[in-house]
Amino acid sequence: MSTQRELPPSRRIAETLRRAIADGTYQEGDKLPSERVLAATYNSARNTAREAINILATEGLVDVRHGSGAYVRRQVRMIRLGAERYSERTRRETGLSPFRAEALKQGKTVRVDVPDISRVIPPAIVAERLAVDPESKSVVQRVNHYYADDVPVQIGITYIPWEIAEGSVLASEAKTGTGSIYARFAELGHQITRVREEIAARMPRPEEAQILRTPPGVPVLDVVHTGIDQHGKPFEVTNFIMRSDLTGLDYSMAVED
Amino acid sequence: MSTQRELPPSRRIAETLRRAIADGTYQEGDKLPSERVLAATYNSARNTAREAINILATEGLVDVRHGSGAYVRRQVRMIRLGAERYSERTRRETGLSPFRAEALKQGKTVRVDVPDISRVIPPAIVAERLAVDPESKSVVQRVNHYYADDVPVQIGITYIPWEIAEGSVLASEAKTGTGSIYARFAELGHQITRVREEIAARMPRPEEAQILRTPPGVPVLDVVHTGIDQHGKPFEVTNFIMRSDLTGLDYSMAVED
DNA sequence: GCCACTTACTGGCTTAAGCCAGTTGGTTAA
DNA sequence: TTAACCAACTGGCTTAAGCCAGTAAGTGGC
Repeated sequence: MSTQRELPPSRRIAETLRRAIADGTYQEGDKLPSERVLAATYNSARNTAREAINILATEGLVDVRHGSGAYVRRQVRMIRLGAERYSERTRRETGLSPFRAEALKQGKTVRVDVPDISRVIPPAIVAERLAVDPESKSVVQRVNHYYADDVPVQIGITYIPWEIAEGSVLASEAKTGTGSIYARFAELGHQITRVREEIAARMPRPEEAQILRTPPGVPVLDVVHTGIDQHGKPFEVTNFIMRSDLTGLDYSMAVED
Repeated sequence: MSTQRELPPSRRIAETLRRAIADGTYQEGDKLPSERVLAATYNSARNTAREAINILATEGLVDVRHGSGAYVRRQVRMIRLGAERYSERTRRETGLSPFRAEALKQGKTVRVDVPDISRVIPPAIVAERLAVDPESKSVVQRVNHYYADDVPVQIGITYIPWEIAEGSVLASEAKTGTGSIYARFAELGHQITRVREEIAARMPRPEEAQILRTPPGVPVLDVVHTGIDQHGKPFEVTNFIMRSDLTGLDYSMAVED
């Protein structure tokens, strides 16, 4: 079936190392031979060995640490997201976000940092969806960082029109750090339903990769929600950037062999 | 704020080219200077210029064609997926899948190939969810390739227990190529509701990249649905692998500057 | 016992040169 | 006119050598 054409040296070394990792020759956390040693072993230039390791790093199989070595990455699959459809109902019944509900179900501790709450000029989509002025500082932005068992898993940015926020809706929750912003909305008489949801896969921006500690080559999920209140008026837009290697989806799913 | 440390040459060249693309010096479809020319222009080795182009290719900004050159990639944003929540209701009302509904709304033509229908050993998750034997060929697999205006956008794999399929449910639709498999289920008296949904972002496998024509560095969305019938019994598992650059999500969303 | 320093490793990135392979367009022979 | 060919490009990938920067462990002085 497959033509099995001769692999170029860098790919061949990468393939060999991949197998060695798969069959347990190198376990999670183990250090791979150094570039110079690999080059000598496979009778090739250091560049070539380096390229091989680069391929594995891009696949997220190994972590490369400058000055130290390349280590087999731990395959963390902690949070299983999106396990239930109709999460609006779930949210209303439990008062928990899908993330929080799932994390708690799995016995993970949850922590939410709120590194920034500020009045900003809205990104184009946000302005459009909330029907606010795209030129002035017409929205309040609240940034959340979510951790499960102290592992960063998700960044959330919630945008609310300034008139609605009145400087308090988002800020009032800041100190508690519970991040249960929907509960706060309810207290203030806003019953929010998420009516629109878009999702994409993309590579993280450098800042995001730093916060989420994603290895090179590992993409993130980028989800945008729009929430309307009980009068059908757009109330908030939330953008989540999630680590994709923590969602628990079994990648072998689509493998046919 | 940003330290702005001196960029190494390869990054510097990449950055320069990135800007040139952003400001329209190089338009969509334009050919970038060859590696050798770039190297001469920036007084560096060909390897360095090559690395710069590689960076842009990994970011999906350019397509590199062996023997021809590097071309500025067309930024296609055709299908906006997941525009509506509660797609179960939409499905029941319109009889269309979200993909099909959205594509039609945007005036795109839709084509579905069915390259494979076969009886297979189920992947682990499928066996678990459908409660079938994970060791024998207990499921029928139907592979769909979806095209919008002849651009490949999605791969779908539907799994149904062999006893239910009886060799006919999936096969009967094969020739028509409409891919409206839910309609066929309904005809046969199975009213299916999707109760579970998991999603991940990941890099495509080589075969997938080939089918979907994704450039290097562009991830795919990997979605798994489980459908139950009117008696609450798991009936089918569907796995979609989708191009993420066609979902229409504006990446500028989370950019703060 | 502790801390600072040294040293021998590690990866990061570059230059320079070369051969191979795919593409393209012009030229030549039928 | 057409088809085959060929030469001059293009990128793909490698070797070899070198310098820089980060890491970690050992060694010394205190």
